[in-house]
Amino acid sequence: MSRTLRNPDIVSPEVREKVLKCVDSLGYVPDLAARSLASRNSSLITVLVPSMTSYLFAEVMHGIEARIEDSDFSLHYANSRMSQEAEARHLKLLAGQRPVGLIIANVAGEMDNRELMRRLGCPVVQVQDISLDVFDMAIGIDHAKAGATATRHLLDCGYRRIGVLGRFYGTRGERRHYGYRSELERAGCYDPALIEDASGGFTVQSGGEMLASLLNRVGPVDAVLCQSDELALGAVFESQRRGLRVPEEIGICGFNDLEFSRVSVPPLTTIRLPRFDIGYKAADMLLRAHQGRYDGPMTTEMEYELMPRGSTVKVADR
Amino acid sequence: MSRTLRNPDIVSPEVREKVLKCVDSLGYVPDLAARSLASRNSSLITVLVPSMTSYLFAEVMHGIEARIEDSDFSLHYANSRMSQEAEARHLKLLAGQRPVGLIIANVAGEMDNRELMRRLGCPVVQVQDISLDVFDMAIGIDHAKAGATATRHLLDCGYRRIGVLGRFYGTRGERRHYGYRSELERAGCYDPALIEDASGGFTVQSGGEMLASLLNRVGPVDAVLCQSDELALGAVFESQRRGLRVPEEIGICGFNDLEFSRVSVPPLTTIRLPRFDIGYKAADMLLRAHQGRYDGPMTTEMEYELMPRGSTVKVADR
DNA sequence: CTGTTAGCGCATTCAG
DNA sequence: CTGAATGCGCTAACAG
Repeated sequence: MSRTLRNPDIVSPEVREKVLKCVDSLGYVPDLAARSLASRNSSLITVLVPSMTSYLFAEVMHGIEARIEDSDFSLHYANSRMSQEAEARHLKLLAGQRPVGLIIANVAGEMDNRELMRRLGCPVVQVQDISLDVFDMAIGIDHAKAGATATRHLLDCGYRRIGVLGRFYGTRGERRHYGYRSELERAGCYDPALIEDASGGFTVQSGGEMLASLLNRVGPVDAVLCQSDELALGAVFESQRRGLRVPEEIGICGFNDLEFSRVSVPPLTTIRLPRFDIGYKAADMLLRAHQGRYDGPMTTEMEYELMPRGSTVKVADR
Repeated sequence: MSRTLRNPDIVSPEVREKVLKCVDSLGYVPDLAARSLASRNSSLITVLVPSMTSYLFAEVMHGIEARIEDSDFSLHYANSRMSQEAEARHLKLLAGQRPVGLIIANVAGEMDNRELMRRLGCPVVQVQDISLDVFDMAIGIDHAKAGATATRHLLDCGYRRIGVLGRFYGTRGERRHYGYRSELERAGCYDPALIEDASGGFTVQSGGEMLASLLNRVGPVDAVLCQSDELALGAVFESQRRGLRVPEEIGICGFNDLEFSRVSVPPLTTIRLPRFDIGYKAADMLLRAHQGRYDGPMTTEMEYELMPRGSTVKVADR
């Protein structure tokens, strides 16, 4: 009887032993489809992210796993590959699986996949984008504020002619850019010509190419704000190639505080996000909601932290 | 009737239209559990990897996705987190899901999870480790040969006192190290003191720390072989901190040819693996096997490529 | 505590 | 081509 397997304590020891022996010798494996059909629930928690390559999400995933691992839900990842269509496809597929919950880093764009998420009939936690129209639960940082903080740091250092490397559609980049822009305008330093839009993804290589393109286009700049640490590292390499001293001749500020940023030469000034915590808390919110302790739609804003390091320096020390 | 959904062509247009309209207005979603139970199959392909953080697997995943995406299987990832126990847990869970197939980058160690893989009753492709005891299908490179190639390159450059940074248990590292060692012994340069075992994972940071520890322990070396490009980049940074010129005073060779390796300063000499192709072909083998074109256990050896770049140089040019 | 039973929502039959 | 019946393997609810 299946009671033995699901709740071994409520059957007599003899029966339990006998059943377990049979199970073992016959190599029985419970059919999850049947179980899920009969019990009208699954143990599936899905995490849908736009990229598996990103160190960024990787740490969020670690956080999620840390929270989930001793519950007996099973965690599955799916990749929306930066495409809202793929995201929608996955959401539709998910709908048929009676998931326990969904943690999603939405792809930004024209489509509105909220209806699809709603139809899942399970708690949904959106991570990273607290500024998005949240329809259930969300957790992340305020990217506009973070962008402003990074910008103010460069201004405080005395850099004035400040370039920007990144991508500006899509919510996170957009919001961050909003922060950059308002801060630069306040200081009277905003110049749209100094914006270099990413063509090749947020890679080290494209960081170098973008800085090269910017400098070739507008001449020297005091500093560059980069939308990711990969871009910033690429900018450092490009500066080295051009014989520009970082941070004296060009200040470089990244975003995310990736693993290498602390130990590069020079180490990168950047904004640290509590990525692990975001994942952990997202999973926690999900589990709580699943246990019925759901308090309705809510947004949790996490703190970020400016990490001033060797790739920027105050003008007094230059 | 469900015929309409699964095989729209064999029903009359009128019925089809009516059903589709209802489906749309009621927001009907087929129950995958019931479908899978009734039809005794699923559309699930699982990819089980030891790490989601790694750029290495990320590109393998891209290859897999490229092959799978226009079939209508659904792709799920699971993370064994470098743990054979977690791997076993996932395999057990999988067994109950009637998967179409499994692509797995095994965790090396004491346990033997082959029996669990066999019980899945679906084709299994092991990636990366062709030297493992393969029980079904496998695809990857010969890591021992690749390790030997990297070593020979350093010897050809004229480096003699060659350190090694990496981790040496676990199949890939072990096999690679076998290659290093045999090649160094052949040249009469093998010295176990020059081996620095990774404590902190294959990160940029630990690469720097390991080189520092090695140099502090044994004094100057001519070159270091690194088990990954992250370690190699860390070694480059550490060399810069110590004022050691790369490649003149110390040669550095990585492994994997990650994105940044081409554009770092100096660019990294490394071994390129056909990661995308490995993923693509693995998925292809799986689909073929699933379609019945299964030719029994087989191992596919892929080619790797030495990428000589700025972090190593021939002695004549030094 | 234990044996038995009735569906879960579909695909797959079999008649019509 | 279409409607109706059967059962996939399990859980939940029910009696014993």
